[in-house]
Amino acid sequence: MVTTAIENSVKEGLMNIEVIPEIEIEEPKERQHGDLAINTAMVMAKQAKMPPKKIAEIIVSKMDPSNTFIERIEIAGPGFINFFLKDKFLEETLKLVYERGKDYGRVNIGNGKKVQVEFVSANPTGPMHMGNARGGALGDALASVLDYAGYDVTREFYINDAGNQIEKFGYSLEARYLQLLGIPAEVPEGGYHGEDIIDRAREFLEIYGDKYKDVPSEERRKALIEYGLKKNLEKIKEDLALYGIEYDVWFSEQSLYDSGEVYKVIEELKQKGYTYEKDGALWFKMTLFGAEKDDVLVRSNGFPTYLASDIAYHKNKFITRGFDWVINVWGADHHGHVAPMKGAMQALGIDPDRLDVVLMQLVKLIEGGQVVKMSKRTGRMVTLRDLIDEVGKDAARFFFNLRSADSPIDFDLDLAKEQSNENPVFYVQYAHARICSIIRQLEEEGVKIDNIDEVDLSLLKEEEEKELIKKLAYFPEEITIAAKTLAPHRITRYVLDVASLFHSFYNSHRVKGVEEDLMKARFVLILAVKTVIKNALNILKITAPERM
RNA sequence: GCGCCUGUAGCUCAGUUGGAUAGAGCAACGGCCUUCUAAGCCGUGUGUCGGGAGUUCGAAUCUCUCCAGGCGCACCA
Repeated sequence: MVTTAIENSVKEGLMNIEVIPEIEIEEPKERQHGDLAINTAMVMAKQAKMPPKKIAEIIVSKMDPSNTFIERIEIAGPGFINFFLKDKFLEETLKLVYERGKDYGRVNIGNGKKVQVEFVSANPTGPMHMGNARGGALGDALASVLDYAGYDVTREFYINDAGNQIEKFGYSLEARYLQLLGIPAEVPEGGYHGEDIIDRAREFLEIYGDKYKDVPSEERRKALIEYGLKKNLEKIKEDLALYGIEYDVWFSEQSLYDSGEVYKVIEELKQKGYTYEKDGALWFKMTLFGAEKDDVLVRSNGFPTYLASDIAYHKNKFITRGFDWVINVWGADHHGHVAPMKGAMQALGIDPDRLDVVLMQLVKLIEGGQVVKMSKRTGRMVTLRDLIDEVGKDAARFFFNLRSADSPIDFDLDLAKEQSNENPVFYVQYAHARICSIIRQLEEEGVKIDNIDEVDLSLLKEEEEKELIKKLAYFPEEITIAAKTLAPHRITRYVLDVASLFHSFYNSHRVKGVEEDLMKARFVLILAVKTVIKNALNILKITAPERM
């Protein structure tokens, strides 16, 4: 409508504009500034060589809001055009929420595009730590948001079951196994010193006894690795399931070696002339793609590096499996790996913009006021399982998704335990439970909504009611922004706002015990609030309890 | 040294591709339950948006610079 008004103004010679800017609609912070506002007049001021206020006046004079939800239009401040919506808009919002139910909030900016979200991908050499907990909460919520935004989402866990750290894992297990058999052995430098390694070795001993005592080290390690990986993966799957995460695909790095894809992609890069040999190793000319320096693809001992297998992995994602868009959730300590991967995609003829990496800042663990260095190698850590057991899945997921990925987190587990009932997640869940309680009582009294068109929603005139409905109307927009900016924490903030507005409403107005028509209208309102809270919590995989 | 991220109220953090008087939770104080769950609501206030400069109608947001913190810069992943 605005665009048309501008076009007409230009046609009539009232303005001189070459390019009509994109109309950005925003929600003003102050209610006196209307329900929606645009800054188009100010954006165009320079181009039109006219004061923004004048432009705004021309635009407004050319708009006809008679067949819309717009009640009136005002020009304010330096040239904002503010729109005030009719109450009819609020009624339509409630009907829409009522009709769409669990699908309310779904938008289609994704158009069914195939997107893969890879997250956590914890090393299967030990239990998952707090960083994995954060990555899990973030990645899973991001995947849900994209699903709500109309993408065809695949959740994937990449199993690093090949390479150097697996070797170290093998040596570490071997040392513990031999120790248990009374044979002197040491966990090697840079090996894994955690308790879990001893547990695995002991379990192995219980199953196989001293069968692997006198066999060659290589055979012994192979058996230990096979057992250890299998067992660790089982535990990882179990813990993630408790955390509410179900993957579509568990992808093995080793499978890329077994299928020959790693060697094929190295060969491809060689053919394209993007490699050279130096010091007995094969190097990738990353500097051609904007990197600071080149990196090694194949070590002088003949083994490919993780870079090589990762390139093969991403080629598999894009080419073999045909994902349109790939999103990796990585810890900030891997940020140096982003540019090489994008460069490699370019080298393979894949548009690097189809690869996004969400870098999340690290979780620093605090204990007794001191920073605890988390490391699988030193074995000193707090696991995801500890977090779930002591703080709870819902509180943990809400906590992590309250912050943007860019925000570093200091996590004090003792404090988290103490404060877990102050976690805002309960504030939201409480709102949901309160609504469910009212609904139960209304249903017991035989009140029900047969046909929403027979409910007079225009009776919802109180400020608290209008504010609440406007917030509900904003949900699809919130999903859109969260998807576009890859920022699922927006949903957490949003549902907190909804809960807050509901609690305000609850304390100033009653549903039960008012005149019947109004009661029914408010019944529809709280049903809508319940739907939105539930849908939002569902995105975060947080339970929406009916009683608390 | 180079690169990425961060610096916003006493504390923990939001701030939607530059927008109107910078917001919430926690903590502090005062008030609200004979009626739908007080895990709630209402009220009271504090900011050199790390410092400085620039870009423009307009900057917490963009650019430059300096300061502080985190992370990375392997033939580990």
